[in-house]
Amino acid sequence: MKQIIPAIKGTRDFYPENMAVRSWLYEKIKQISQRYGYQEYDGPFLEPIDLYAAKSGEELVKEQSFVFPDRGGELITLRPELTPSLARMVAQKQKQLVFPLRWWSFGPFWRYEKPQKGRSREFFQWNIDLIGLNTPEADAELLSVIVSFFKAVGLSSAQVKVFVNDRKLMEDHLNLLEIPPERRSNVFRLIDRKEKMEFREWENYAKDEGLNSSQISGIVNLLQNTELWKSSPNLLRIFDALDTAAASDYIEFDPNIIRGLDYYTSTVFEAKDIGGTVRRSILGGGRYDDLLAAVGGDPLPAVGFAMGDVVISLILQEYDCIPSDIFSHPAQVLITTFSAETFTHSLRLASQLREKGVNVVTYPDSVHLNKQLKYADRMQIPYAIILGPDEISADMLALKSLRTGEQSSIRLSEIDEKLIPLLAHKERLW
RNA sequence: GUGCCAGUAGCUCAAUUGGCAGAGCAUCGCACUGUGGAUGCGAGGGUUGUGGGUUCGAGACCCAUCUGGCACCCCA
Repeated sequence: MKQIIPAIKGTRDFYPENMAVRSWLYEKIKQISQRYGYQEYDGPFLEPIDLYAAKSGEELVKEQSFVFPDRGGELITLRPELTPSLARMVAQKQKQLVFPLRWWSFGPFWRYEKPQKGRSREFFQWNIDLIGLNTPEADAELLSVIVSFFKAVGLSSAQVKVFVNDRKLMEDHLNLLEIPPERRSNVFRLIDRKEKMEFREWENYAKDEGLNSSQISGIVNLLQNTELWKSSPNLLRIFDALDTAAASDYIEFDPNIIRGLDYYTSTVFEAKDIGGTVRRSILGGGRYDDLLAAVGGDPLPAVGFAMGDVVISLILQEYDCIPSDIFSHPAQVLITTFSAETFTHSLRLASQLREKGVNVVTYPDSVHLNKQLKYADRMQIPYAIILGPDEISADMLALKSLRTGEQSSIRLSEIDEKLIPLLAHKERLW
């Protein structure tokens, strides 16, 4: 224990119990993505830095990416996001692909950020995108995917909600307040930060941005108007589709949702933990109709979102949504070793059972039975087989259930009928 | 990248103004060498994150550094 070389800051070691959670999350994501007919894909983990220069924010590339020169001197980036790779993959085969395209992915990403709760430097992210449609119903499909996912992992609409807005709607109203288009980007940032600041502080910030007091009170009214969506044909159709899909419990209009990224063109949304203590947003996304053209492809409308594994895992833990049986040991049975002389019998039985598809672990050392049973117990292996001289001379084996403590004798000739059925179904110890 | 808080046994934590580094759980051993969880008894386990400084004396105070957490920034 003296000199352990520490893990890289902001990375996580996935011990079996952590890996079980990650795999479980992946299975849920896969199940829901496929239920809506999305196909799995992935891009390279290493990309040239130029790929991100085209569209990602300055900060993301310059401050938050892991960049290093390769042996030839070219700057390589550990991918900080997937969308540029997706855009390239689509642009490269644009003529061959069949649209609308429904693709999903779950893989690792890296961002050089200051690690804290809910934020690490190496994380996994679910990306899911619908490319080639620009209808409100397409947006509603992605929102519906989110709701299905929340339901699948056991999160209720009292625990998490998806807040939806439309940037075009906001732009229209900012125009009515006579805020010129070139100010919009800054005003969006202003809106994005309103909830985080004291009102007076925010008001001063707004004045610094050059807004007059009637414009400021106009924005405040705008952000309090929960009926605003009724004047947006886009949002009306989205909410209508969500009603039909029985997903609207989880969805709420919120004029404060604007999203930091510049490339969103219309619908934007963000899911949050509303009942608990995790303040960070669970996922974010929206419509980005101009992005694919900006990366060099032909213009294609698109909508999608990304969800990181760190925040959702915290929330699932907080609401006790992670089933305890995902931690179970892969083996159904431990075949004990009585002595060095009998080990061949144990080993022979083990291979025999493995041939028949049973997950078996042996104890290749003749320590006290005591210790071997304790091992099975600690490892949560539900059964132990005892093969001592008595059993061997009688052509029997003793099967002990670690869960009930019951023990029974089974003839070696009756393994198929009596033993295999017992071990076939995955029984949990706890 | 900025500010603040914390770090003591495998885990959770204690140690009065600076004065002998401790407890519970866990581990290991024994009671119990062909039967796990329970009980009892016993044992091992530490350069107090790391490096320096102040002091007769530092877990505690000072400086640096690493790691984690909180608030910014940004975002999954």
